[in-house]
Amino acid sequence: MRQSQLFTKTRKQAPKDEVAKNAQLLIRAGFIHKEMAGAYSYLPLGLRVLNNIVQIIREEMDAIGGQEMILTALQSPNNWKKSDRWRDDAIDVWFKTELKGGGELGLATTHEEPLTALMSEYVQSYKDLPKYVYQFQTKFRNELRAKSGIMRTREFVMKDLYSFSRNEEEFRTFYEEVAKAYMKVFARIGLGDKTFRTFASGGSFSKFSDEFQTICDAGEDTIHLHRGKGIAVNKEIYTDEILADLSLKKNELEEVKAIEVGNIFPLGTRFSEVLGLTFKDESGNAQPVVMGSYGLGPGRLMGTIVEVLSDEKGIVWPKEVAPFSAHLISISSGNSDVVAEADRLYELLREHGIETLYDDRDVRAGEKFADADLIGVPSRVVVSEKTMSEGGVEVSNRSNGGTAIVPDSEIVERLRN
RNA sequence: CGGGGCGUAGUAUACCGGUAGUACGCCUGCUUUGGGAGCAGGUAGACCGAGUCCGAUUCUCGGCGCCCCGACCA
Repeated sequence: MRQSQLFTKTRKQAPKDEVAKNAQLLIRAGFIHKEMAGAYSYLPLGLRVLNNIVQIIREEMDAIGGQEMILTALQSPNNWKKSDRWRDDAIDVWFKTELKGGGELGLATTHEEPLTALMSEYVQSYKDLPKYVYQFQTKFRNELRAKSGIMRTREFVMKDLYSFSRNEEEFRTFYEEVAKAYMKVFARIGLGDKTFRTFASGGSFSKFSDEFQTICDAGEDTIHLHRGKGIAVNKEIYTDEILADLSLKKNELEEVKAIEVGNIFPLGTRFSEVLGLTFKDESGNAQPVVMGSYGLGPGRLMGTIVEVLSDEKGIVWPKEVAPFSAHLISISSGNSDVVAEADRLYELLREHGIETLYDDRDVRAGEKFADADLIGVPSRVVVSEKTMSEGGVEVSNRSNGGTAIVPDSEIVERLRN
């Protein structure tokens, strides 16, 4: 799109009420807008990134048999009372309200209860299982303290996947598939090198759950990492007993701060039993469905990417999540030939499906460069009198700073890589 | 929820018990034009309420909002 048409603008200064790097940069660059504490709107640039992340997750969830749907954010107390989680001391982050005609209502914090109840309408036989269902849906959590920019908010989109299996073994097999799929997601969005599967508390349903933690000093969590094995243990369960269980030695572990970017956990039959999700096995006996739950927050992933990959000049988006593939910059100094050439290139790139942000604004070069650095599109393409006299354009790489003059004929090919 | 801090133009910041200055932005003009230009002119501001006071943006109290530390975080 033409940058002159973009309604957002960049800012030189970060707002005073943001300390977190992710929020400072995303607001300065015009990706998000803070509505109130713990609530951020996604502006055109931010939405493009968010949608890219969502699409990557979608592809990986579909690849392991996930079926996408969308449940309601409005929750009736009914199912939650059956699981005894309507109480404020069971889930203390409920946003609750009332219907005009009377009756309580909650805004969804998670979806085990309604989904389990829903599935009971469709699952009756062992032949109906296993099933894997997921959604991208807005969660509301009345956090006592929102913090760290978009990392911990009161309203956020979550990808939540739920598995419905016939037995523990079938559940475990899928659980491991999800773990692998998650690592693929992290690799694709540029966090693969720094993200580790981490043993965490399993709560009341299982000995362990698994978190995915991205090493980052701005993280809220502390983990003990075994780089060689590529696994970690959350500080919360870092005890001699647990280490022995996992065959890990203290002196091989490294303590680091990390951001929890995903969490998967066994639910056992905790919800299927109380909500009546059972199936008839081969012998005709009713059995409770064995469940698992798997969460990823696209917004938090976006924030983590900014925390981990940005530099002094601004954001550095990995290719697969970047709002655009190329940032075309014209430096015309009033020269209409340069403008015409930049317009021509913009059309050329569009025809070849290369998503391009075209800085056609009438501002000085320095400002365009600074904005491009801040916005963080992977490839910068500069057209000026200088590049035209050299018979091409200047293409540079946001992450490593590499620059080259590329002949007209090779531009499309170059930007596709 | 415990503790701490902060609310001044669109943004970021000063000062002050006597109605506010600077920078960026924005508007006009001229010059400039490959790393956030220069000059000139202009635009725009004290969170809300009560109290003290001749007078409150400033002091006191209350409210609302925001940030940080901790706690919490299936």
